[in-house]
Amino acid sequence: MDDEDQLVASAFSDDRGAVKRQLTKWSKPPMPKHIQEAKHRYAEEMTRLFRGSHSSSEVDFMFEGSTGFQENVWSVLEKIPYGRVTTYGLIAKVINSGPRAVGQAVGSNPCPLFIPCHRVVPSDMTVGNYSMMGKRPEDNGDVKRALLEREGIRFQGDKIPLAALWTPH
DNA sequence: TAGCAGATACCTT
DNA sequence: AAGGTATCTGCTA
Repeated sequence: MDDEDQLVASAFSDDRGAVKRQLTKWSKPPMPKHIQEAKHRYAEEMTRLFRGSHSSSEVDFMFEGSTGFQENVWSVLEKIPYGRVTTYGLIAKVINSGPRAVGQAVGSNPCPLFIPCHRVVPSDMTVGNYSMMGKRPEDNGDVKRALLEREGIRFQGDKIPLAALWTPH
């Protein structure tokens, strides 16, 4: 959080180092102070989101040190409806870019959960990858899957039903 | 239907 | 100008 109560970065992980790296990466030094304030409304919101609730309030973001391309991608992520998913390739199509570049930008999301990057999956509708600052993406697939299931998505084997696919516009 | 390459792709520093 | 990539597509069997 910055001094004007705008969200600069968020992180959650069983790896404390990863959390710290994520937060410092997107914060201008000195690091914002409010990180430990668990009672802050954003902290409570984050817990709700992790448990699979709908977002309950609008969030003011403050992006520092990001590129226009990244913010462009993130703005698409914010439009993905609750309980639905889209793919890297479809996002690439609407912004006239390539799927791998989109993957890079999605992976550099400064505010996971608030910006729902867990709702982006590969075109084969498997869960795909998820990571946070150095954790190997493939080690966090179960986290991503759990988040989607809490939003009501029922996997068929390792695949997400096509009905859950949302096409960005 | 599953596994593997190639793409001369696309963004970042 | 080089290096990284949380992908896609088409081909093989």
